[in-house]
Parts: sequence; structure tokens; C-alpha cells
Amino acid sequence: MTIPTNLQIAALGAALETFSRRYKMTDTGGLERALTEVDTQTLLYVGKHPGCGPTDVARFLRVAMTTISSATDRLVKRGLLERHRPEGDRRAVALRLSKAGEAHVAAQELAHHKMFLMMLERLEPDERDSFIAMIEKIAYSEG
Amino acid sequence: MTIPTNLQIAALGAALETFSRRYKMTDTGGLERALTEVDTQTLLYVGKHPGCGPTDVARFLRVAMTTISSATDRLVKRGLLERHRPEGDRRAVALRLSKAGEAHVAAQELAHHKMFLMMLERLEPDERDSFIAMIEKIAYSEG
DNA sequence: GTTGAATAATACGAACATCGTAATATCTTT
DNA sequence: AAAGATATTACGATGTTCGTATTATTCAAC
Repeated sequence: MTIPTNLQIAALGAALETFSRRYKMTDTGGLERALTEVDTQTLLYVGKHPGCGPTDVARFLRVAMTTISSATDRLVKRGLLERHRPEGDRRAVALRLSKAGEAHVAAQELAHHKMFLMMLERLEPDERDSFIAMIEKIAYSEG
Repeated sequence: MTIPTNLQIAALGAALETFSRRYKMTDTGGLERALTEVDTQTLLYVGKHPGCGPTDVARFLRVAMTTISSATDRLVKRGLLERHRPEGDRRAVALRLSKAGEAHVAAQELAHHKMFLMMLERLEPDERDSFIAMIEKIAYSEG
């Protein structure tokens, strides 16, 4: 089997460095007010897992639970997140996005959508599917 | 001209999210001792621009100069960085990596190298060049 | 040549995020 | 009912980032 050449590896590394500098997933767009990276990721996660608890978020983001506690505090104060006490287990907290939180997430996803669109537009139409297939292979392969 | 479909955009977005979670450029490898992101980037920048000043680093990383001052303090204390007073302008400071700093950067670049190698290995040999060409197109295209 | 403005870096203090430990409340098991 | 397990929060410590003020040096103008 053929192994990648050092030239290929170097080219990939250089391109990815520019790539990640150019397409920042974490950019708030400049308009929104200073939201921590953890805060942003928490919002996105809760948006995709409504009713989840702080523990789930902490495990997913690999941060201490007290950090998520602070983050949810901030987000609740800003009116982006809601804490609910579920009937079943009254120790737990179920997190949900507020209306404003949903709007925030939607805006962010729109920004991402535009970014991905811009990436694909830089390719020829007949290249796009094969690029997607390859990046999926790299991202999802086991081992 | 054909525009990307929403399906393509969604697939790309999902793949890139997993991709960036899986291949963290910022991972210190787990062995090294808690180096700030700014510290790490400062080391890499100085490695590529020996003799540069704190102002250059601050401009490149887009952080306050006092932040770089603190970062260089930490790095000097750890023995990874050296401050020199150049002859020409005695206000300025010329930054250079120490031996230990060079070793650190080398280790980090080796880790990156391995990561890029792993990415390419997940592709078929005849896919690699076209993938590199496409990611370069996306990264470097103007406009 | 001396004075005044501009440049380069640092010292200091404030604000804030993250984390570990301890405390509180609720569920589960015996 | 008691003991332990689980889920979250309160509190204090540490550390990073940043803004302002300060010091040192160079450049410009008179």
C-alpha cells in the first residue's frame, strides 16, 4: 500500500492552517456581546439536546461541572437559557433554550451555513460531492 | 452556474464539526504542562519569525500587547523563550526560541505531522492529491 | 543641541472564567 | 428509617486577559 509523501503532508498542513484561520467556527459575527466559547458551545448543545442536564453538557464539552454551572448562570442571566425542574427527578435540571436563545442559535447556524456555502462555491460543481465524501471519510473513519 | 444544495451544505457542516472535534490543532499531546493557547501560538510564531518583537506577535494573534508581555514572561520563566536587546533600537525586544523552546515546537510539529498523516491515510492513495488540491482551493481562493 | 512628540515595552490593578472542595437537596436501596 | 448515591450549586483560589499609567528610547523640529 502507498503511504502519503512528506510533500503531501506538508501541503495539507499549510492549507489546513490557513483554512482554520479563515473559517473560524467560533466567530460570533462581531455584533453579539462577548459570549465565552463554553457559553456558545453550551447553547449549541442544548439546542440539539433540549431537556438535557448540566452533566451531559459538561461531559460533552469535557469541562468541570462547576464550569457549566457558571456558564448556565451567565446564559440564564442573559435570557438565552431556561432551567426547569422536571417532575421525575427533582434533583435534576432540564435545560432549554429560550426564544432569545433559539434566535441566537439560529443566527449562528445561519452564519455557519453561509460559511459552508462559501467553501463549496470555491470548488467546481462536479468536485463538491467528492470533496464532501472525502472529508466525511476523514472525519468519520474508525480506527 | 450550479449552486451547492442545502443537502451538500448540511453534510459538509456535520462532517466539519466532527472533523474539528477529532483533529484538534491545539492539543498539546497531553504530556506537556498546561500551556495557554496564546503561549503556544506565540511559540510557533516566534519559531517562524526569529528576532521578531512582541508587537508583531500581538498584531498577528490579535490580542493586546500586555497579553503578549505576560505570555512572554511565562515562556521565559519556563525557559522556552529568550528576550534580547538588539543594538539598533534599544527600546525593542527581539524574541528567540531557546533550545528547549525549539524542542517544544519540534515536538508539536511532529504531532501535527502525525495528525495530517493519519488524515491522508484514511483516503485512498489516488484520492489524496485531489483532496489536497481542493482544500487548498478552499483555503487560498481570493474573494 | 535641546525640547516635544512618537514608539516599544512593562508594571500594576480590575474583571472574569475555570476549577476543586464543600454543602444542599433529592432519589434509591436495604 | 437510615445510609449511600446522584445532581446541582455556593464559595474561594488561581490564573489569564485587558486597560491605564509609567519608563525608556528614538525621531523630528526648531
